[in-house]
Amino acid sequence: MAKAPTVYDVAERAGVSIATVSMTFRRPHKVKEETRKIVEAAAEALNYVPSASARGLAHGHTGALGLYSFDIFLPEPDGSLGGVAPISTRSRAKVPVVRDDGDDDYRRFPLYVHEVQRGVELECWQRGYALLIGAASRADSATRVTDIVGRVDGLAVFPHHSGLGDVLERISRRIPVVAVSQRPQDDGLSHVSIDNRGGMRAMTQHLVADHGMRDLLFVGYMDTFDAQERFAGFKAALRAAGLRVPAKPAELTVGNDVETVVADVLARDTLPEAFVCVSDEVAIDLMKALAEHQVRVPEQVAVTGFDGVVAGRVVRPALTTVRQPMQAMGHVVVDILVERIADPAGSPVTRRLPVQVVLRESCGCSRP
Amino acid sequence: MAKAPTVYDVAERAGVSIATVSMTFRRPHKVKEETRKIVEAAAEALNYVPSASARGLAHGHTGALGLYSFDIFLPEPDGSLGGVAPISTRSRAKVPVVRDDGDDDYRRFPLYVHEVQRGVELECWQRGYALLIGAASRADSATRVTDIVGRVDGLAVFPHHSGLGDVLERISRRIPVVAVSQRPQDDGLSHVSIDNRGGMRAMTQHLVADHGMRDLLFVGYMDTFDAQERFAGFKAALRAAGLRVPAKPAELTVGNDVETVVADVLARDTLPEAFVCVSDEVAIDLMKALAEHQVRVPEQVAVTGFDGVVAGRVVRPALTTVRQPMQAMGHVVVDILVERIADPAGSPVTRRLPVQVVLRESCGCSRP
DNA sequence: TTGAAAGCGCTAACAT
DNA sequence: ATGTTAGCGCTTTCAA
Repeated sequence: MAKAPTVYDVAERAGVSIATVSMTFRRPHKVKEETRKIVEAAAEALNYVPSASARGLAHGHTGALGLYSFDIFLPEPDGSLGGVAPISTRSRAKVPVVRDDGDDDYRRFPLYVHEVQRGVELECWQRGYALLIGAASRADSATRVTDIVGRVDGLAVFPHHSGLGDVLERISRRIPVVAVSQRPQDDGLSHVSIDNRGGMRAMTQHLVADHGMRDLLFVGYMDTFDAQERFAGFKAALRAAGLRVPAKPAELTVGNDVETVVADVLARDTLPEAFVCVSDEVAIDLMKALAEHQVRVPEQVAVTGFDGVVAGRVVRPALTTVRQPMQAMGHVVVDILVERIADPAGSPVTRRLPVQVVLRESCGCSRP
Repeated sequence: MAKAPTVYDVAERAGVSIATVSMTFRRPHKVKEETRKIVEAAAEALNYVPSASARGLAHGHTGALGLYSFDIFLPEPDGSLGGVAPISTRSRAKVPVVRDDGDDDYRRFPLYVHEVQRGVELECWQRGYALLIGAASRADSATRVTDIVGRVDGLAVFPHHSGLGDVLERISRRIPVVAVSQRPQDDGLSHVSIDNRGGMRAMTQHLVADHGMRDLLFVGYMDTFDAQERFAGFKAALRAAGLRVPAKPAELTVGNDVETVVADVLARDTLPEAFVCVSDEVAIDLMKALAEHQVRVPEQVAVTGFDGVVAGRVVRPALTTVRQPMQAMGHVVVDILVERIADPAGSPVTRRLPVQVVLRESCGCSRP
């Protein structure tokens, strides 16, 4: 790991100036064939790799896009993830045999943000951008996001807790920023969101119209824009069907988890006909809690989710849900960024993508 | 999007020198409280964000790690992914309702590389590194990987086709490089791999000892280190059991896909007792082909995979497989990189991680 | 076609 | 505690 060779080293070895070396890499055809060969040989011999930092500095932009996630999507730092000890390189280690793996990994990954990220990655690569991804816990997010900003030409951010709004607005005065799944507003950011309201309305309508249900309970954390819109869609559907419209959902909070909600409901003499959950994650947790209380889904009560994560296809019964076009969202995010980078004077754009109700088993629709 | 403010602008506005501004951000406690306040206010007013390029250049390192994937894990660029048209921001769009989604997305994502990547991401964030991820098709991979190298302090690479070996060796002379799932060899790179041989041996042994099978067919693409080791483990188990050891697997190639293998096998008068597949992906494809020919798994023939991807839990019957500790691999990759960055003089390390046989339904073990 | 030279924005001695 | 100054490696006019 010798000191990194620079243009100077290459120039010296090739017997040319640094400008020629630079030119050889940037605009090869502007350099005489012969010279180019010599420079390339020197570069190769020296293991020369241009420094992106220097280039970015001189050039004014970095050629990279950034994607930032906040603590809400990070697992607790319990360190358990790295807890696999390496084995000897040559030994014939005993290989454990287990009956199915009871692990729940599929419930934590991939979440919908990860599928959106996948879309971002694919689009970046196709366009030749490098992608810098970062994340941090709430405490240091302002610092860390700033750290990312310094090295990218555009930034995408996933939902975050309040308090970062100002930081993002400031950032958006420097580089384009697009916020995913946040309330589109006039904050200088571009926005990509989905049809939460319509999706939840259609889902609810399915339960009411196709399954003849009348007693539905909306369950979920209500601290995001998506959640509020979904609840609004739920209410709209009930209203349209002439059913009683609840003022509040069964709101989950740190002190009131799914387990508690289930216990509460079971304490009443009748079960609702369906739990309409704000997300697949909640729905899956709920089904688990229900199973522990010997309540059968969908026979005794239906359960629906929202998002369309893979986990919903793993669980039994398979989860009926509203599917977000996650990868497409990622593509759109990059589209916007690239567009805004090309035209920094333009104004922020907001785009909404369509969703789809996906009927599986948990609502009572039979297995296809 | 005005021109980005710099230390000079902040310094001028705060009435201090640029060194003080820099100091305020790098070592706040070395600056008088009062001065710090002034500088911070000026920075805030100006929307100042330090340039990572400049910092990296001055400082000598970037604070970022890189992760590179090659074309084998990229989907065909058919552009179909972005094909979701935005809908009007205010309209009440019609929401389609479909019975289950026939889409196969879960088979393409997350693959095992994505779960390893997830581990890398988590570990990077915990350690305060930014993560730059890149990918490219075979044609331009040498260029693109070099582009990444210029902006990171350490690089991890997923399996690649030959031809990149030289490039990587050269790179490893500049920054630490760790190769995932490649043959550990004395090429200057660090290596992280798994117990392919032991895992496949144990899997095969389960089939032979617990299910009493004697006629097993190994199926898979054989163009990777992992694949070769797995086949070796398969043979070792047969040999140990006193069964006939095939010289060659049913090798898949571009011209000989799973469909063909199934057709070939069906043309014989007897089916093997089990298809032992080199990966979950092959196993899932195979089960699909089998289903199309009305062959029932596991009743008529068992199928096993290798990797432990989520898709194996989605398919019916659930796939019996050998599970790699994917996230842990990612953590180990970062561990190594960080270690090697701290001690550039040290030598490359190679680490092997243990696997686990996971019994589900496709081998004939009943549902738990 | 190639070279000389002036930055790009920041850090870290060193000086004050 | 703060200011001066010399780079860090590269790109890009402008000259030759």
